Amino acid sequence: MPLTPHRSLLKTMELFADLDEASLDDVLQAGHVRRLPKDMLVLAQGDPAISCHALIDGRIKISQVTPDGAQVVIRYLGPGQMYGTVAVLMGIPLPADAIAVVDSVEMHWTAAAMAELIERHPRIALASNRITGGRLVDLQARLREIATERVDRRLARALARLAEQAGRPSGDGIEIDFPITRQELGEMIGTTLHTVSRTLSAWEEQGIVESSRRRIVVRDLEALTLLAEGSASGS
Amino acid sequence: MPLTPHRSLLKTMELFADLDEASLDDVLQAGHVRRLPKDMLVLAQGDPAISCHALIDGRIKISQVTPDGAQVVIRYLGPGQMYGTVAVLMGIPLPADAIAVVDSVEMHWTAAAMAELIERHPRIALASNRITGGRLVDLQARLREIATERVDRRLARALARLAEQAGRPSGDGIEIDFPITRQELGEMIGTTLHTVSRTLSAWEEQGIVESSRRRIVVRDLEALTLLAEGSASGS
DNA sequence: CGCCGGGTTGAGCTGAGTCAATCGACGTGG
DNA sequence: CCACGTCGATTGACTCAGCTCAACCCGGCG
Repeated sequence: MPLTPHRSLLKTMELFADLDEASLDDVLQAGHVRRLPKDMLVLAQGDPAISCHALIDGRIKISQVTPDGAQVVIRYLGPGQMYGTVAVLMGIPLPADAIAVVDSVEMHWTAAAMAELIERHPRIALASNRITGGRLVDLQARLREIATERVDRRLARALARLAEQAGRPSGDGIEIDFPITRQELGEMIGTTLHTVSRTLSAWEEQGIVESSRRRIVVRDLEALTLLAEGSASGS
Repeated sequence: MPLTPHRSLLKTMELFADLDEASLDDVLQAGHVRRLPKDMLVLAQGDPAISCHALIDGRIKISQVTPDGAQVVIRYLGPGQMYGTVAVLMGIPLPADAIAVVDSVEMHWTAAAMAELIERHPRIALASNRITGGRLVDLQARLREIATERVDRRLARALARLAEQAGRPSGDGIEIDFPITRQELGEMIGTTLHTVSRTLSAWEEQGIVESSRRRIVVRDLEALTLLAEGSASGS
């Protein structure tokens, strides 16, 4: 993780994917690289949105706090994904917290710099549209799931998604490559850590997953997907 | 509702809000006006997205069907709001159905025409970003609500929102200006029509709402808002 | 006049939340 | 290197919000 990244790095980001080399250099010039130590609160819900961020390495958790203190995890993101951008483009306060869950490296731009970049490279605006649209569609799907499906199915789906997005092959399965607690899992799917723990224990007996403190290995992704999609229970 | 609307109409639409007169005429030229009879399925989930739509008059319901047949109402929209746009910009199949819940009038553009308009008037792309971003933020809030709050509170919130967005003053309260069933209310907040019916009955006793077949009048918006925001129950 | 779509209401069940006790693994400081 | 404190996980017992099943009502329309 070099502190002066190459433009090829930006190419992996959807927002800049369709820019030519010169434009990428322009974007690179305008941004700053920074280390984010584990547990750092990178963006705080309610603060004015004054910067756009792109994760280069590591893992960031985006979560909201409800007025009465309950947490909801909106999403986890990995290298190449951007955050804090929507609020900047809209000129509204940040709708959520962003926290580094492992030591990470990011690139960031001031709101003004990003505005200029968009001015100079209008394709960025189109890409932004695509990205936001994609997230909108995802969120609609999640809304549908949480409104209609049982906890165990939602958990299965969440784990399958995590395995796909943040999975590292690990001997006898796919390991989620960052530490995650039962609590956080619960906050992702709208349930309590207790229910998550119970469900996970049951699945562990069936050899579908394996877990320990802050660590989860998916042993049988197929079974998990079946639980997520399958119509009925699965005694 | 004339079939050849004036450009001032477009000005009320966020997507075109910051265009000058000439540009508005250009947009107007490129579009088509159409009547939508009540119950018409305007867009069908899964179909390719080949057009952008703007509602001029009436009311449209956007809803998804889950694989196993359950419905989820994503949102209702009124005059000035656009739909079907995100999928076009992203080149993906339509993620939801759009149904006219009353006789309506819309304007629509082919995907190609819209692409040209954006080319000629780049501000549209920025506005689109803002709109999509706004919806994203809204959806996140809804996700949080549905994941953490009780049914009665969610219902209170949904009704308050409807009263605000689609309320028509009516003698002794605010009437939702389009027909809506208990079933649909349930699909908006992720519950069954039975629970909605019971809750509504209780509120009717307390004089907070008044309802009959497909018709709802909010009599005491303040009490409703209190139920939505207030910390505890409300014996 | 009879049908049908929407609404109401009761009875009972159960998934999942709450409360509570216990355990085990880290990490830290003495 | 060990003892202790803390944070996360597990598990049991109990409770209850809200779902399911079911019967019935009402009003508009053909």
